[in-house]
Formats: sequence, C-alpha cells, structure tokens
Amino acid sequence: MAPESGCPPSSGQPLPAEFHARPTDIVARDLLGQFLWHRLGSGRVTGGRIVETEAYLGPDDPGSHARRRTPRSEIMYGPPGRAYVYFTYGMHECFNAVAHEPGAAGAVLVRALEPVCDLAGMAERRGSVVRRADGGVKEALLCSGPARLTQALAITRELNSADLTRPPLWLTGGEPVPESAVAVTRRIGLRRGIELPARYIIAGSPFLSR
DNA sequence: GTGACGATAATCT
DNA sequence: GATTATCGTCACA
Repeated sequence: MAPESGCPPSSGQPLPAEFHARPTDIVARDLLGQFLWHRLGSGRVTGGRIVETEAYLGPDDPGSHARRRTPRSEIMYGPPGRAYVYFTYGMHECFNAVAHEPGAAGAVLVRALEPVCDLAGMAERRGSVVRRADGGVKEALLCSGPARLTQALAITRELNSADLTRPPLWLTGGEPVPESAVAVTRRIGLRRGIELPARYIIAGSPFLSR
C-alpha cells in the first residue's frame, strides 16, 4: 500500500476484543503487521503498521508493571482489548494493548511502527530531530521507539483504558506476517526480567527501535 | 559509526 | 527517598 492512499485504508477490519483474550506472548506476536490508528480532534487519522512489540506478563514476570497489583497496573488485570498508557522517565508516554487469558494479567507494549498515515503531522509533533538539513523528513525516526510513536500519534494518558476496537484509538487487521519474517529477542531497557525472550520484531524492518 | 549521560516527574516503597 | 518498559545530545572514532 502506498502511504496516504486512503487513510486509514478501508480494507482492514477492527481487531475484535477476542483477539486480545489470548496468552500475552501470542498476542504480541500476532500484533506484528496489524495497524494502530488515532483519530485526532481535527478528524485527521494518523497511524501505521506495527513492526515491534514486547509482551509483559502477570505477577510472575519481574519486568512487568503487573508484578505488583497497584492502582497503575490494575488495568493490566482488567478486560483485554483496552489501552494501557503510562508515563515514565518524567517525560515519556508508552502505549500498550491489554492482552491476557481469562483470570490472568498482561499487556503488549508497542515499540515501533512503520508510518503510514499523516506523516507530515507526525513530523510536526516529533519536532526538529526528524528533519533533514534539506528540509526532508527522516521517516525512520518518526515512530521507532515506544515514546517516539506516542509522540508521533499524539497518544497521551487521557487515552488510558480506551476501547481499542473502535475510534478514536483502534487497531485493524493487516496482511499476516509469516513466521520466516519474525524474530524474537530479549526485551529492551529493563533492569529485571530482561532475559525473557518476549520482544517480537519484523526482522530487517528499517522502522525498528535501536 | 558507538557509547555515556542528564533531563524530569509519576509511581511506589 | 528510590526507581524508571526513554530519548536526544555530546564526545570520540
């Protein structure tokens, strides 16, 4: 699909809540190749194709916010298919999709997108770091990190607990990604639980973090 | 190209 | 009072 040709594309159907009601690591794998969209107050839709995710499990995962059940992590124990947006490092927001089996807890951190719709708006929100000397845009820097993509898509904590099956913040289906294109690594940036292989990427994508 | 470091505030102990 | 699921900048190669 060429960027900006029908944004968002009408072909993709919203992912149903049942998509998220499965083991968290399975959902993290299956979110690769799907689309994340945000309809802004202006009516404009911005978003892209998911190329990198991480699974964060329940109380037994030392790297997960859900290792303790607190007011912040409570949403990870709630119904699958909602947004978990948290604030960290004093300046960054990160977006997760709550995903787990009945009775469990967990969420999938979306770490990187391939930009598809409203690249100009993304560039504006991301600021001078994505601008080239000649005025062009470094597309690989727009959404290549969990805090970068929330900034590019204007996703804030106000969207915490939003229903991801419908606008203004929602997910739609894309072309399935074959196993041969998927790689699994340890998670990034953690102090605890970093050894768990729970980061899923579309190998070789130019839009990954790091 | 790589690696070190400071910014900055919500959340939790 | 300590910690943090990050990023941009700076030094150096």
